[in-house]
Amino acid sequence: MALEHAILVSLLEQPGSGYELARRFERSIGRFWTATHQQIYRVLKRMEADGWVVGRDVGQDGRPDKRSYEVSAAGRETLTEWLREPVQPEAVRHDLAVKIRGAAFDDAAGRARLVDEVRRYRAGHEETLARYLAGERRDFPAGGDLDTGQRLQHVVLRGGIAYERMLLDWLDDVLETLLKGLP
Amino acid sequence: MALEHAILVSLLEQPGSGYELARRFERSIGRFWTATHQQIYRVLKRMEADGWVVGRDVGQDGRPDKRSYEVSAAGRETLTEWLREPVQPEAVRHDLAVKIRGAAFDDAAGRARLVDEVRRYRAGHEETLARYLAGERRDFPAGGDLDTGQRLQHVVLRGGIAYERMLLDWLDDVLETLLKGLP
DNA sequence: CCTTGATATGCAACGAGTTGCATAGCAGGA
DNA sequence: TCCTGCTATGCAACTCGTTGCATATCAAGG
Repeated sequence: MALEHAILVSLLEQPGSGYELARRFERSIGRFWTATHQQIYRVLKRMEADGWVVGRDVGQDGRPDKRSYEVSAAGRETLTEWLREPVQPEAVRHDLAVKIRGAAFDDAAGRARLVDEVRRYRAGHEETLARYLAGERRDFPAGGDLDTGQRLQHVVLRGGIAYERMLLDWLDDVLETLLKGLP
Repeated sequence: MALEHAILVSLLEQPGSGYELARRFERSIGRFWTATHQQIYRVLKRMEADGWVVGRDVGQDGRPDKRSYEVSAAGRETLTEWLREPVQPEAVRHDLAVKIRGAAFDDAAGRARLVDEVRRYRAGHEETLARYLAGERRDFPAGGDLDTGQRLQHVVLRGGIAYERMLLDWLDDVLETLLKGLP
């Protein structure tokens, strides 16, 4: 639905090619909007056909050519229209929560396996939090002067940090609860 | 991907019809796995064909007949196999975060509109939190005796509560940040 | 009596998203 | 020299998910 809009925002922040967008989605934007490179290439084509973005081929030395895109006036208008629409409730798909409730119907060995999985999962999110915090120190040093765009990027990053902290606390709670069932 | 598994868990907790499942997905399970009734009916058919669930028609007085399902031994086995697989990283799609970063490319009037939207959105999540807390008081009173299944349901609910609280705090941060840009 | 609304199920069409594969240039190391 | 890996783009096939619509029963209210 709104992959187009996520791409528009990303290209307004910084023009780039499909490949570069895919990289950004893996890193920054992917915090709140995931997409694979195939999806991005396909949508970029459609967006170019609709006149939302303008692409041009850029030759590079030592690398294959790339096609770099920037947002057109029409694309910008499309974005601001979308910004004024109501926020859609997000579609939640949380694998782990289903598994935790499902663990009630598995045996002790199965729950022990799940404990290991939760620990692995927790370690991954600890890394994510560390990465966010490092990014925050790098891009938003205390006392630095920020423009509107940077302040907005920062508040979104703070959201990611708050989410990860909340998640880590909850995972501790989950581990404790699971372990109570395995004396 | 795992709608099947979410349905299996829900049916193990309590057998029921497609309609009832859709209701539960709106309420309880929908906290971490959304699905529409069409999807549920379609998947239930496939699951019955695969022998994961057994359906039987139940006549009701004063209401149309329904087809009630319960999980078969094969379905239970399928679920425990899935429980032992690694947890997939969840696909995040967070509309609002895209809009917040997009607000940098809108004018003051547009950002003012977004502030209203964020307030509306925040009010919705305040209601959600209140509903979770009421559910917690109802289903998990302090000092009550809980079996494994109930303890697991409770820890998942606590996750929902923690998420909503984190979100409300973050939305306050967002509002403050947006308002700084509108003197 | 007629409308509205809840229960209960479903089809058809479309759009979104994933998976697997293919291509091609060039860098760097074994 | 060959293999691996990164940059860079893309097709084809498939599954998943959403939207709009349709149907039928019955209760309650005006």
